[in-house]
Amino acid sequence: MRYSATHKQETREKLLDSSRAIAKKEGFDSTGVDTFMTSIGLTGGAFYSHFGSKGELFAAMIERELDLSTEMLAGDENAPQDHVAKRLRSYLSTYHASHPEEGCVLPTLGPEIARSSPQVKARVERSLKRLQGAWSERLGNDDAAWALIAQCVGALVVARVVESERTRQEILASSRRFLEKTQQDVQK
Amino acid sequence: MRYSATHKQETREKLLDSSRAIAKKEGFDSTGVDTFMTSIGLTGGAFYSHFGSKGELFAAMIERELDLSTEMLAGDENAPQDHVAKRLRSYLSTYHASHPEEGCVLPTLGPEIARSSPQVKARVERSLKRLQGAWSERLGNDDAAWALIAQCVGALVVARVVESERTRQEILASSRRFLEKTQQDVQK
DNA sequence: GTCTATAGCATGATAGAC
DNA sequence: GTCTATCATGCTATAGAC
Repeated sequence: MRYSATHKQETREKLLDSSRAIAKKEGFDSTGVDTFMTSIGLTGGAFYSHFGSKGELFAAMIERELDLSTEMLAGDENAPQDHVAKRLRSYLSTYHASHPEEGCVLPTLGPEIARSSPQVKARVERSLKRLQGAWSERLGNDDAAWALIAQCVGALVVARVVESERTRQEILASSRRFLEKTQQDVQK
Repeated sequence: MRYSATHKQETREKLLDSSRAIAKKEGFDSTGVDTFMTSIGLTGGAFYSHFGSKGELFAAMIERELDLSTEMLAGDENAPQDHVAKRLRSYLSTYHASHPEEGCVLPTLGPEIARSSPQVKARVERSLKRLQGAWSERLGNDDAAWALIAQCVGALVVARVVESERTRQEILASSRRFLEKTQQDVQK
């Protein structure tokens, strides 16, 4: 063959990484296959050597997304000194709100996931339950774990729909302070 | 003219109402103008007698949405016995999660609003600040008001991305219990 | 105001050359 | 594996008949 043995896999990796970023910034449905391919220096026709359809890319993209971001939020179980609070602060940062392409999938593609296939949603559910389980253990409170996840996702959605940078920061700061305060009651 | 004096206004109203519901369920960008028009029994060409562009419909749709849902959440100031808690419970209901077309715009169109024009986002910000102000007064806590809004929006986004009905209800119930518990500390 | 017809462009996906 | 060319369809928006 005219290409190295690992070439296809490398292209697929690049495509996945680039597509994730673009979709989180511009939306997945509203972005054409050609845009995804052009972003890694290829033309649209080559897409179908890697995925059978645009929908397959979405599924693979979400899977990669969950592997990276949800596992990151769950925390390393071998690092007990690692606190949920620290992760919350970085999630609720101005940087995260201003850079959707690098951030969590849920505040950007949540509604598109909600409209997607049962398989994709089941995969998302599995990751969310693992995260909830990890936080629940650390917090000693099942409800709080789900509530913190919701709080994080919601704060980013709300922060991004407002126009002024000032209000955006106010929303994030309020959410951070609220969680710090309530966590003292909830956390052991 | 061949149509009654109020005909155009009535058609515009129907178009707005139908479009709001469809967009919240299927997404706005991914829905064609023709679909919006067909839903009220007209053809696509007639759309431009009512709006100059698809973007104008989006702006008008969001405005209507805010007038209805955000003002509803803010509560009637002449009804002091009306508690924030009651509104939270109905927002965090299974019914709301299962019927995006009738529910709040933010969990469904939040990301699309985030990508829209500064004018639209400024309009959304104005309504959110009014809601935050109203809840803040009742709760006697500025941070809690923003946090509750985020909690509500996030809980719906998260509830809708999971596949099983059971997990969906667990998320909503956790969020409701968490808020009930923390509200006792926050509310006077 | 609404219709049909159409321009003009973008899309998802396929076929065949290299 | 990637390219160009293309099909078939979808889209936003406009033009002109009624």
